[in-house]
Amino acid sequence: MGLSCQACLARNSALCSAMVGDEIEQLFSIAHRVKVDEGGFLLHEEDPSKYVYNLSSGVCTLERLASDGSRQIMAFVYPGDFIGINSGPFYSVSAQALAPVVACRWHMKDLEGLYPTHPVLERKVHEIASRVLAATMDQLFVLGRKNAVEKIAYFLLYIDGRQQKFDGHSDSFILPMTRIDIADYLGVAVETVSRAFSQLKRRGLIELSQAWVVTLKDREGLRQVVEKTSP
Amino acid sequence: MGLSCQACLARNSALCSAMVGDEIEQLFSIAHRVKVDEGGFLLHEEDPSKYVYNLSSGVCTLERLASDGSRQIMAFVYPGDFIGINSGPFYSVSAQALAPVVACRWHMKDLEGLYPTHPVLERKVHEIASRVLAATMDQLFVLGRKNAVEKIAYFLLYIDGRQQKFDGHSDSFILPMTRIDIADYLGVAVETVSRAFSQLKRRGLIELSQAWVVTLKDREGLRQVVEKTSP
DNA sequence: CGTGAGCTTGACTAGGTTCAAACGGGGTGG
DNA sequence: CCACCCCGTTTGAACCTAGTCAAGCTCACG
Repeated sequence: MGLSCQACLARNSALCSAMVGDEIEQLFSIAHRVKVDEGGFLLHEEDPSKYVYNLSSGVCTLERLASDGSRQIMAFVYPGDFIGINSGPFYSVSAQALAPVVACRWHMKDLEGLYPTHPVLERKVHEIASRVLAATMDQLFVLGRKNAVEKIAYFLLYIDGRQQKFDGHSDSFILPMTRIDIADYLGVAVETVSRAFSQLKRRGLIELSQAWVVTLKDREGLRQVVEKTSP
Repeated sequence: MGLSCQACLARNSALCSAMVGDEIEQLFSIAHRVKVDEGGFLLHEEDPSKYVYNLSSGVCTLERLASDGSRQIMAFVYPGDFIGINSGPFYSVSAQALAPVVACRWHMKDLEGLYPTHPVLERKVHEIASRVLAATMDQLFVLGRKNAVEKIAYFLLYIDGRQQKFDGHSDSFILPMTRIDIADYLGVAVETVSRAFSQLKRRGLIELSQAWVVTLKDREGLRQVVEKTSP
């Protein structure tokens, strides 16, 4: 609550970057800071979609649960990501924290109240929505047309891209999600995820010092796996 | 070209319905009418995303092609649907006509030029984008978590929903797409599509007077198949 | 140092793909 | 007008990838 926006991890995220200089305080003045423990929900699919959130720290999933218990993860949400934008009266996805989360919450109405004086803001919000759509289509393509190993290779490059924004350009990163989460993201079984990791390790494309610490030994090789252009 | 908006099949589509009375002529004045033959492309994934389109008649696919020739169809586009909205400088999908298509085309810049005087329009455009995202997430869920028969049942209800808007509430409809298109939409093989159709026919849930003429005998049953709640 | 959750590996199975052949309906040319 | 052909669809059979079930492993934590 007391923290200023200047120090926020998400200060340069798509939404907040729309506001320059002192403008940011206007955005801050209508924001609420929320915290969610690991495993908790930032939002629930059947909740009325009144609020939108900008993640400051932590990681969460965007997921949908079916009546039969099966789960599909739509995206992994990192600091700076914006969630909750939605047509229709309800979120149709839940956001569950993989690690303790801090986020800024706005009443959608309040945010819209700033649109007339800050048209950039509206533009930004919808630019974000389009980018989410593009990412979702990428995933759709992968789920529909790639096999297990290709899916995992895609996943690793996807996560690599997400973390770069904050960790610099190291080849190693920590996976904040379990194998089950990865399986539910790619539409495969946990064991399949595990076997695919092992295969990429055997092929020398990655290294796992521990199960959740990944080193990309050969990004180009991974790209070729995804594109099915490897020997 | 000479046709007025009043007679257009898409007159009540999300975008055009934003303009009431004579306003519609303003929208029309900056529109171009384009026609595309069956098999032709309304837009191509590597084209710069300068234009947006509102489909007046015909049907097309929204698809992405991979280097290895595999194809993923992201959506089937019906009259009244709006396509071409995109973050980034290029469309990242192509739109191919399944039947001769007529559409209204706007230069994105021209459309944005109307925003200041018609804020509803901007709101509408982004409402449309959100709905597309929701539909894409539905499909993602289906691709990731459903088996072949469930996918086909979902597909039939999806198409049923699309056509209702224009054909009233009959239980029969004509599929404008081939089995290959359906396969590429659901991420399965053509033969699998065929077998799933046959199974649903055997179970009495649908009827096929010809390969592309479907009658839904039991919508509720189909819904139960999708939800995995059938006996 | 023991325990347990999460991960890996193995053996078997099932669902979907692939390859191949037959079918059917619409359109063309004799 | 009919025969033929072609394309899209259906069906069959063999194969293979990923799922399932089960056991063993690893590592963080108490």
